[in-house]
Amino acid sequence: MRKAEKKSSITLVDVAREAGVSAITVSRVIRTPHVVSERSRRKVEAAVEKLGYVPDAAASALASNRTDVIGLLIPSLTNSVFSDVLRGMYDEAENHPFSIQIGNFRYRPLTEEMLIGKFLRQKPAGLIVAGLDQTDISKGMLRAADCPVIQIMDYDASAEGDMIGFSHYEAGAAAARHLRDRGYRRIGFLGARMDPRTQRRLAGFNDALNGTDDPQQSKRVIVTSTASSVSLGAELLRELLVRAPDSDAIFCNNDDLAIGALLEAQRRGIRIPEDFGICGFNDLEMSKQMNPGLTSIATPRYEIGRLAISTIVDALSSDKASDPTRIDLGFTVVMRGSSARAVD
Amino acid sequence: MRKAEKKSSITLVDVAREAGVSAITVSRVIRTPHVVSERSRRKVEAAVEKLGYVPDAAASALASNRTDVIGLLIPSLTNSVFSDVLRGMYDEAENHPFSIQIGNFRYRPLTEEMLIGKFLRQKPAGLIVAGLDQTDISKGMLRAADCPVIQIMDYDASAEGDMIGFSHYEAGAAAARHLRDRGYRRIGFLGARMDPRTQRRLAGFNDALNGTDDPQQSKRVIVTSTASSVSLGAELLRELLVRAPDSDAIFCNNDDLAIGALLEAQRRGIRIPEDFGICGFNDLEMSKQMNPGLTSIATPRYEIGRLAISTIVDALSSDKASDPTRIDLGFTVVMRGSSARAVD
DNA sequence: TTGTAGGCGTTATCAG
DNA sequence: CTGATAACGCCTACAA
Repeated sequence: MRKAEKKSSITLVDVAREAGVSAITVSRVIRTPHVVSERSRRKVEAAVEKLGYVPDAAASALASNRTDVIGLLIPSLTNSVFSDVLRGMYDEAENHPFSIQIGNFRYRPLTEEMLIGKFLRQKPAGLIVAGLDQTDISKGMLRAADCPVIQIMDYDASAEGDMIGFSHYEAGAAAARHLRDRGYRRIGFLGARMDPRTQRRLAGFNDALNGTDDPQQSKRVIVTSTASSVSLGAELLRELLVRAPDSDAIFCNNDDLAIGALLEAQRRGIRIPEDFGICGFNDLEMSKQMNPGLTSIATPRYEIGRLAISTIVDALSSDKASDPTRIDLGFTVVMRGSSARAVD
Repeated sequence: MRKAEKKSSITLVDVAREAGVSAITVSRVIRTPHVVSERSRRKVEAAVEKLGYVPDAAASALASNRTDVIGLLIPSLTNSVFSDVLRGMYDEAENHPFSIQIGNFRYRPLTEEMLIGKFLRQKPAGLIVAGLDQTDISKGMLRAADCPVIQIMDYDASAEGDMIGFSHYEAGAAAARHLRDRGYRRIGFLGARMDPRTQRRLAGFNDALNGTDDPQQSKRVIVTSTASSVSLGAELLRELLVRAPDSDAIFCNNDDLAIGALLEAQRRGIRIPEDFGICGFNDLEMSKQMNPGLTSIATPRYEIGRLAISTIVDALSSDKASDPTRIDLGFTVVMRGSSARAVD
């Protein structure tokens, strides 16, 4: 017989009666206290306290056509990158009355499209999407959405909409230049997953090396669509050393691959950085502990998450259409032992 | 003038009119198709299709006092452990019409208490909480909740409620026995965070070593309340070697610490496994790639996540109170090079 | 600054 | 198996 209890819950009307005002006044005290007189506000607050009133989110959503859910669309939960982004978001969201709901589209544009539709139908307070590479249908939905929409993790001045991220193309180019600056001349690329951001890093990498004196350059690019992992880094290094044995350095898609490659190089007795240089991407916490420390490109993942939430909160609280948010947070090349070869 | 458009959305009533039935019949076709006649169902389905009807979640929640949100309470987003759990949950949830909403209580019991209250007020479809160690108030709320509640990540036959996990006490004991079996006799423990599950692993570890011939045992337990990281593993190993320099093995709280300790041992020229054995916990993907491979205790994280969702789904679909769900998924000691010392 | 009236889209209830 | 009638608790609009 454990059916739902007779709902004896306290409603706005109960509070209003207790406070001697109307229901709408109670509602206003809760949502927009500044438009209510000091006196009413006090009475209402006392009544809320006394009765233990708790607003009903569903009723509010139905009446206002708006929820307090911020939707987040990410391509992967495996990727350690997104755990930092999430951390930033949750840290920031803690100060605000919003809930975060995650949709995982598994690097599949059509799944993303479906999830955008699903989220939008729930009248979210805001939407955060990873990347700038949605399908045209997705882009149309995002453009038409009547809530703030922020794209994160990437930055491209020529793309439309609000965005917080950094340029993956420039990051790839910076990695290539760093390795060249350290004297490496036959530089490879190890890449997994090959999502659009990875591809832009590769493009930047290629362009930066273009016109240098390495005729074998294109043979040194080893990529796969498989998901990234430490083991895969070891595997891709082995493949590189078969296809282009004279390679003297690599830029890896991310630190997982780079760590795998570094450990594999050690097993093969390859001296790092003397004989072979390695640069990773993302700068995970563990990278600096490797022997030698892994050179990597530090990306502002936590900050992106934090800013994404605060931007949405700001957009929601200011009535006027706020300025577009287009923030390039940049990245940093962090040199450590794995590329610290002596240069004359 | 970008106010909300005149809401021209299609409602149940529109569909009902189109199909020539009543609104409630449409509602039933959507929620409980089997109680509607074949004929009505067809007509309704056609109308839904034609009009592009999409149910309104808020209205449904208000009327039924129930949402499709499964709440998840975890102590950390940093911890790589939970990303596997999440992956299992999202993979399983993909087959069902539920959304997952994550609350991060940051290892703070009072934050957890607050979040449980917040979630419960939203009338969730179900609730998943990590661990068995809630405050009394939290436990009371969970007991009184009128939705399925599952505790995950831990298993204790003497605790109440539904749970899916494994015994951390046994895992700690198994690690200690493994190291002794490999001939190590002065075995330390490195621990961070020291949440309740970690403490139970330590208890199991201590009990398993109790009565052995090591008088210094207690000096070899190095713990801190700091969050776990690879760097911290290195640091704790240094501390152990100061406080008990004759130690010949360690069991680490988790693989992050173990990897940090292994890398630090390498820097110090300590031979592993000959002079020093290491056993981690969780068996991360990277652990098998270390040089030497890291012995670890594999835990069924993905499976726990998957089962947690499917258990809730099952409980929701069967009307009758289903049997209690109390599943001990166990763990596995995976021996690799870091403890593979020759034993006579 | 406050209140009145009405409706948001769905589901529970109970009768047919 | 189907339907009429009432909520569900709050918010928008407008008026005072």
